[in-house]
Amino acid sequence: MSADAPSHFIRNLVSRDVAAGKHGGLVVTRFPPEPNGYLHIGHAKSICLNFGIAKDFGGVCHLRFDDTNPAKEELAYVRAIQEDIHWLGFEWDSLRHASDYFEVFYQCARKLIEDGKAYVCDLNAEQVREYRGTLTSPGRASPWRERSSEENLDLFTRMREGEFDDGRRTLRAKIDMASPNINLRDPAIYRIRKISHQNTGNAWPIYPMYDYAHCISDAVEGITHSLCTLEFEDHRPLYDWYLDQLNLRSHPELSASLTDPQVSRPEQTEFSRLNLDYTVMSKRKLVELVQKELVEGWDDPRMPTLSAMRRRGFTPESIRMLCDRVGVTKQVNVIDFGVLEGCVREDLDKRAQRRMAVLDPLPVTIENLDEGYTADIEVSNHPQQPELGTRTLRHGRKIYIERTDFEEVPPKGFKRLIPEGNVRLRHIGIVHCVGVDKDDTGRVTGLRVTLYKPEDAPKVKGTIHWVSAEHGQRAQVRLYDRLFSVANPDSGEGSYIDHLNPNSCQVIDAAWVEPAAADGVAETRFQFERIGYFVADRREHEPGKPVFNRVVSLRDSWAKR
RNA sequence: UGGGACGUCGCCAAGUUGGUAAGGCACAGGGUUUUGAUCCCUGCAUUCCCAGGUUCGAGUCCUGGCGUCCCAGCCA
Repeated sequence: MSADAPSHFIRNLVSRDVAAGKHGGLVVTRFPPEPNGYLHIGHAKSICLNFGIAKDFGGVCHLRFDDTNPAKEELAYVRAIQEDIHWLGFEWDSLRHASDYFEVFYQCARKLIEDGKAYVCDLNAEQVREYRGTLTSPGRASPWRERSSEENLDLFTRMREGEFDDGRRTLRAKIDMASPNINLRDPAIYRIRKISHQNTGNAWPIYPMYDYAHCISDAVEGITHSLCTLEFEDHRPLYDWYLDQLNLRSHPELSASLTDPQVSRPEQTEFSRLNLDYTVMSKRKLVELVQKELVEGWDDPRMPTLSAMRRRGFTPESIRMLCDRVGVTKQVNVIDFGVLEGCVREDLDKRAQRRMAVLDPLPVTIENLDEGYTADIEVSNHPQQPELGTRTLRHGRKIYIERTDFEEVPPKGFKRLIPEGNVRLRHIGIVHCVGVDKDDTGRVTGLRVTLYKPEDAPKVKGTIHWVSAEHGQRAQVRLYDRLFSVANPDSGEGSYIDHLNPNSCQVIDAAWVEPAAADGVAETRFQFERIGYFVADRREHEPGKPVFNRVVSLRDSWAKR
C-alpha cells in the first residue's frame, strides 16, 4: 500500500481480507459504467477508489461496460468513457462488457428455472406494479408463479427465440412477495426488448436486468470486492441471493462459454457518492442540459463532466487530489465547490508557467521613452521554480494595463495606480502617472506616465501587470463561473433549470496577451499573473487566434473586502 | 415499529480492545513577497444528534428518543 494513500473503511476492509487470505489473498476490482452518458466528477471518485485499491494491493482492476439496456446505450459513450479514464490517469487491466457474458446469464437463468427459483410471468408492467404491493404492505403472488419447470423452460426458450413481443413476458426470480425489501418481491431477471445492441447486434431479443447481470459479471470476472454507491445497499441481499442460488464455482458448465473464467464469490460494499454544491450530478439532468442546449455540449467547460473539466483546464492531478481530500465513507455529503477550486489552485500554482494578460485594456504611454524604443527583458517563468526557465518580454513606449488597476478616486487601501501616483509595472520598473486622458463623456481613454531610473525610483506598495501594445496579441478569453447560482439546485421549488447561473460564461473578445502565451499549443495552462489560471482551449485555440478559458481565479483578498 | 443506512467544528473527515476529541478545506489575525498570488507562523469542538444508564473514566458499551438519506423501473 502506498504511503500517501488515505486510509478509509474500504481500504481497511480490503487490507483485513488480504491479511486473512480471503479470496486467496487476491484483490480484483472493477469500474462498471453504463455507456449512457459521459463520466462526471462523481465517477472520478469511484474510478480513483477502484483503480486505487487494486493498485495499492497489487491487484487488478477491470473496466466493464454495463451494457444490458441497449435502449439507452451508445458506442459514442463507450469511446468517450475510455478517453476520460485514460486522461484521469488510469489504465484497466482488461476491458470487458456485460454483454460478453450474455450466454452465461442465459445458462444461469435456465438453471434457476430448473431449480424452481425462477418463472416466466405473463403479467404486464402495470399489473406487476399492482401485485408488488407498497412500501408498507406486502405484495401478492403472480398467477403465473407456480408454473412447472418444464413449462417455464419452454416459455423461456421461446422468449430467447424471439417468439414474443416486447414486454409481453418476463422471467422473474421466485423469492418472497411479502419481503419488507421490495427488491426481493420476485424481481425481473429478463425482459423482452427487440432492440439492436451495440455489441451483440440482433443476437438477443431478451436482455438481463442489472441486479442479475451485475453479480454474475462480477463473479465470472473474479472480482473480489464489488464497490458501489449507497443506493445499492438494498440490492445487496439480491446480489447475494443470485450468487448463492447459482453457486458458479461448483457449476463450471454455467460459464463454459467463456475461455478463461476466473470465478470468485465477490462481496458488495457500498460508499457514498461525491456531491458538489452549485452543480448537478445526475446523468438524467446532465443529458437534459445537453439535449435542451442549455449548455454547449457534454464538454461545455461549465459542466461537471470529466471531458468538460478537462476543457476547462482542470488537471487530472487536481481531480485525484479532490478524491483523496474528500475521503470515502457512507455519509451522505456535499463538498464545497471551493475545495475543488483549492485543488486546482494548489496543483497549478506549482506547475503553471506565469504570463501576463490584460482583460480590460487601458492604453498607457510611457512618455520618457522614445518613439520606436524597444526593450527586451529576460524574466523567470515561475517565481519559485527557476527550473521552469525564462522567456523574453518585449515592450516599447505604449502598453496596456488593466482598467481596474487605475482609479481616479481610489478607495481606502488601494495600492495600484492613481493620478500623480506611483506603481511598479511588473518586470519593467516604477512609473509615475503624469496625465489622464478622457473622452467627452469623461471616460478615461488613456494614461501618460514616466518611468523612473532604477536608482531614482521611490518605494511603492503595488505592482501591476501589462501587455505591450505593439508586441502583444489579441485573444479571446472566457471567464467561467459556477453553472448554478444556488448551492443546491435540486432542492426547493421549481426545476433545477430555473437556477442556472445567467453569468456562468463571460466572453471577452478583446483581451491582450503576451506572445509567449498566445503561441502555446492547445491545452497549455498558464497563470496570468494577478488574474488566475487559464488554459488554451482544447478545441478552438490556434496560433494567431488565441482562445483561453479561465480555470479558476487567483485568490483575491483585496476583492473580498 | 415497512425495510435499509447514516448522524464528531461552516464543509469534508480520523477516532484501534472505553482512558480523557487527528488532519484537510473555509475563516480570523501576523510575517515574507517586484503577482493584494504563493509561502510561513498563530488561532479556530470542555465537546462528539438528544435524554437517561453502566463505569474511577464513554464519541466509543446499554436503553429510549430525534433528525437526515435511499427503496414501490420490464433503468443502472
